[in-house]
Amino acid sequence: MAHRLPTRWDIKWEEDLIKTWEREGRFKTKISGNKPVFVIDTPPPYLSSNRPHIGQTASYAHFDMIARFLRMRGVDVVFPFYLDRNGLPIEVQVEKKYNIVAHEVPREEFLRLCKEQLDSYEGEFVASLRRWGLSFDYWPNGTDSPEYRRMTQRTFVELWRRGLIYEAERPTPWCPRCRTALAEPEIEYKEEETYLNYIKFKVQETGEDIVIATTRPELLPATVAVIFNPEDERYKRLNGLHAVVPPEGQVVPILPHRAANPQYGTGLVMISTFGDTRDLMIVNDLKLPIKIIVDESGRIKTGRYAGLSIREARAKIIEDLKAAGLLVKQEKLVHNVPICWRCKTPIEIIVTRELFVRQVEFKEALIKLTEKMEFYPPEYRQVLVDWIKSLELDWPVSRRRYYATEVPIWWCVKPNGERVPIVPNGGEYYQPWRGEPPAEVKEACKDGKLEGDTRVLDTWFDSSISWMYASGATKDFNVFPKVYPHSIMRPQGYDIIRTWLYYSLLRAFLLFGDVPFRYVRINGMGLDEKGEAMHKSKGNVVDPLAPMEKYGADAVRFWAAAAGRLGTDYRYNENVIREGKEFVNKVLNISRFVFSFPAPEAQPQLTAVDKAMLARLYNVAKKVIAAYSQFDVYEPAHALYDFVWHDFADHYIELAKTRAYNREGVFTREEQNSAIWTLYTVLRYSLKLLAPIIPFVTDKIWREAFGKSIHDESIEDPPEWWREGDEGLFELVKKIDSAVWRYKNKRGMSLADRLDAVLYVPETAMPAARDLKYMHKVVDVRPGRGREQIDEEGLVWLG
RNA sequence: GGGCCCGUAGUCUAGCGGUAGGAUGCCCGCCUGACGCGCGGGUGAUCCCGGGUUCAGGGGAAACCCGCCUAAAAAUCCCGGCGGGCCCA
Repeated sequence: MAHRLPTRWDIKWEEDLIKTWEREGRFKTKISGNKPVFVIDTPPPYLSSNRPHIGQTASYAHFDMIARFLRMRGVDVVFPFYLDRNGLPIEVQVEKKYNIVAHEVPREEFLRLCKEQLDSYEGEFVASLRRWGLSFDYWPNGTDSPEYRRMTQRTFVELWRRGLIYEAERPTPWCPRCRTALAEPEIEYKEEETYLNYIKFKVQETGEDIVIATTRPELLPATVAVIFNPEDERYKRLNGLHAVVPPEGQVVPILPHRAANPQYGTGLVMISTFGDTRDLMIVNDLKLPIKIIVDESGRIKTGRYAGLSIREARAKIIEDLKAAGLLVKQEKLVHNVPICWRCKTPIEIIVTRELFVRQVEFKEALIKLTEKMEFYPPEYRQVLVDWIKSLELDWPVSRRRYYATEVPIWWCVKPNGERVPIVPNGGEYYQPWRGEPPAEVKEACKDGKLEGDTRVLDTWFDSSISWMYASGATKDFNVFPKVYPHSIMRPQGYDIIRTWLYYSLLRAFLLFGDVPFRYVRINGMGLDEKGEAMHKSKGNVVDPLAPMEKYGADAVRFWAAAAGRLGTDYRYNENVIREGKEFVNKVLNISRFVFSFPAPEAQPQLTAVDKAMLARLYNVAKKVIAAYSQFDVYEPAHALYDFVWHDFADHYIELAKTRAYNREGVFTREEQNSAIWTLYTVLRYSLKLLAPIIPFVTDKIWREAFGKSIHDESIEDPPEWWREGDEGLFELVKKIDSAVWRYKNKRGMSLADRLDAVLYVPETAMPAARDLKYMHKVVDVRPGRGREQIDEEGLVWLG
């Protein structure tokens, strides 16, 4: 009864359909056992607010379209959705909200507050995605659940036992007041007025004086090099010479480096370990030695200024330089100082003991493995390869934070003070900072005292094994052994190739010596209408529900598909959403028309025009199925829009209409049935091909017309015999239509007006002659040329 | 500071060596037995700027293959700039 539907799509139907789908259990993962299984390694989004932004929502909509397509191709799809709830941002939010400092409140209490905050976001976050018709299986256990963390820690134990994780010292941004290492997001910058000091160094080889400018004279004793810009003519002659650094007189090389700005100070820059993160980069870059002079409390720990604070040392050293005549001048300067976001203390870089995952020694093997992964689009493989090539350090995975997976290590402190790390067997969720150590750990430390490690793991250590979690490794339907790695697909943005994708590859390599998954689908970024990234701080975040409420979920999904070309950024564009809404109505109205005819019982003998239509459909379907199969929804959205609207509706339906009605009986019963059968066939197939993109309207129509859900139908390849039709005939008909329409339009005629003339067309168009005659209401259609040419090519004439 | 990607009508976008297609907007017309959120026609782009390189068509259902006289092929390839995006430091 689909023809009884109203002429406009009603957004309320969407809510009803979601309830129906829910009731029918469509969102639950089902593994039937006899179908192929495919896992979508859904990105667990980071939960920092109660709603995703529209770009994020659009990318999940893409994954949903792929999942829906694969289901219709007879595949059991595991399409989970769970959240990434570990990490620093939520801690910062909680600290700000309650005006507390994490390490000053009881750890249990702090963790409780973080969890509470996350819980307050999660429900609405998930609901807003569901409202877009996403068919994922929602898993309430996110990355912070014991279920997930148990898995994370088990892999830690495994890698530790195999010597793939080790502990070593490493430079870290550090707050001397809070006495904690800081992660990148915890560093703020503030403008500070200070002095730029011009200081005389001596060149060892020539004895001449050179002058360098620095805001951190207290770091002179930690200076390990002087650099100049390789383009800077003034200093090229110094290349390879050495400078004697006052006041302690160490000799350091003078080297060219791009980071030196010839306009800043004298163009000569002293590099000390560790002034700031830029210094650190240059030290790594030039492979300079590391010299540590600041301790954990921010005091100088070696040399003649030992024991002084940074501030004191700075004053003292300036005084000494002045006395020695080495201070040329001081300029007042405002610059950005990195500070601790909590207490605003300037940050120092010190060395701490951290855990590392080995990776540098495996670079070659990892690059080789990337060839086992199929990238869509392919060019993104290179981004990953380039990143692997550039790695120079092992992966630091320990963090001195709280809301994250605990490092599963206990330290056995021996009577002689020696500290020996002990890891448990794995298989449980360990919290060494508070839990009772497991028996095997106690057993291993009979002669010492156990201390639980208080550190946590980098959140990428958790999320880099999402492909195991998504495959049900911790669930009762565990398909991991069945799908790994050939039937797992990773969809993600290019922004996290170097993190999520890389770490996933590394982890799979270390654990199994293989890739984590075979397919990688890279989507672009959803940008605002001006083409800029959406940021809360920028205030340009588009809410996913506002346009949805205005135009409907199918409409926004259409935009997501039609704008989201694989690997390319896409903009928010209300026009395209409106277009989506109009398309939904078009599909609805086409269906009302076609299903107003009784379904033909058997396939009739088809006319040439109808065969031509099928030939066109064949090609469109081939293209659409191939694109979907390569995880692309952009191509299908455009191809189907064009086909359904501008081939099927504008031309074929208009052409076949009279024959389908056959009110005057000018066509045979067989010819009439051929039209109706073709209308049905094209529409049904089109609806199925569209269902992954616009699942609401297609399902509504299907249920009305056939009493069942379109999402249980299967998308078969188009039958080969459809190719027999002459697609050229269809193209020719379009040209003829256009010519006649233009002719009538120019004369101010209605398209329904009779045209008292004979229409002359090319011989090859004659199989469509009778349809054309009734469509355009001409006296007759004949081959050849008439008196008046009415198109540019000379194909269509009147006479 | 380094790397990668992008820059086509008012707006969004396709094409990625051979007459620049579409959508939307705007203008005009229609009222055609599915749809005015409709139908038809028209309008609108020196393809960001500057420089460089380089013109042949033929065969095949197609992916593709073989080729290049001449006054004559670049949005498309290369270099530089400007503007935007992202990642890294």
